[in-house]
Amino acid sequence: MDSRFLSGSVEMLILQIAIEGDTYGYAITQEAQRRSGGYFALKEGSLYPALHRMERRGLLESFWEAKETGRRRKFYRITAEGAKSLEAQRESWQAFVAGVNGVLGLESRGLA
Amino acid sequence: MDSRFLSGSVEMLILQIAIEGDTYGYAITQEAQRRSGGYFALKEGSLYPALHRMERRGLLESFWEAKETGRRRKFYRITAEGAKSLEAQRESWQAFVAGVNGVLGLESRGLA
DNA sequence: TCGTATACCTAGGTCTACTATGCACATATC
DNA sequence: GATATGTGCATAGTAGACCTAGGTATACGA
Repeated sequence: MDSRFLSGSVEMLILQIAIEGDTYGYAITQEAQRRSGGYFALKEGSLYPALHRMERRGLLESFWEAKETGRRRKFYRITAEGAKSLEAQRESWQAFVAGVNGVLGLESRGLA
Repeated sequence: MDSRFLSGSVEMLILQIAIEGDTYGYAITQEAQRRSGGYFALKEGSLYPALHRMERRGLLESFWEAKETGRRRKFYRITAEGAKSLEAQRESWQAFVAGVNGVLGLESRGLA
């Protein structure tokens, strides 16, 4: 993975995964990796701070899995505000890609 | 412009513009803006430090325009190493876009 | 027992983009 | 002549976001 470009995308990726159903930290890293064809290797030192600040900002809410025994998992659920933010970020992302591709002389067909 | 996504792209954009001919700071901001359809508004506080560190790393070399009168301009010329870096960054960029789009469920057709 | 996978967390360092500001010349307008 | 706008380079200080590195703990197979 090229972390040079990553900055600013992490939260969008987390929101996207969260909007498809409640999830937790470790699962997010696995899912991001799987769906990007192995490209994203989200580090814990990036992931957990991101989750915490997103919760502080009201984009996510969390709850501990109610389990008597074994491994504990902290689940995250996207809020209405989080969903709104995701929609805005998706649009912003596509504008950004179009902008960069414009400078690079690449076409952005198919990116709607 | 959404500067959230910008991180790491600035140098690639500068290299791309520089590889098409010697250029200078102010011209780079104008050209980036023009070619991105007005999207990129590169700030001086980002641009000049970027140019300086790229020169330190050997991606660019600079020379002052030899002019008796008037405005002075510091021109930048891409080096062989800079060209190599640009090629690598272009490939990396396209892999990154494909990765993000994969997570977002967007297609990347036409991005070759 | 030991290694690996799962699962959470934080401290500290580094990098990079921004705002704000300063300096300086050119040109158009009033 | 004065003023505003555009061109042109530069840095100091601030804030944000990703990383490395380390810590804690459970589950399970060899």
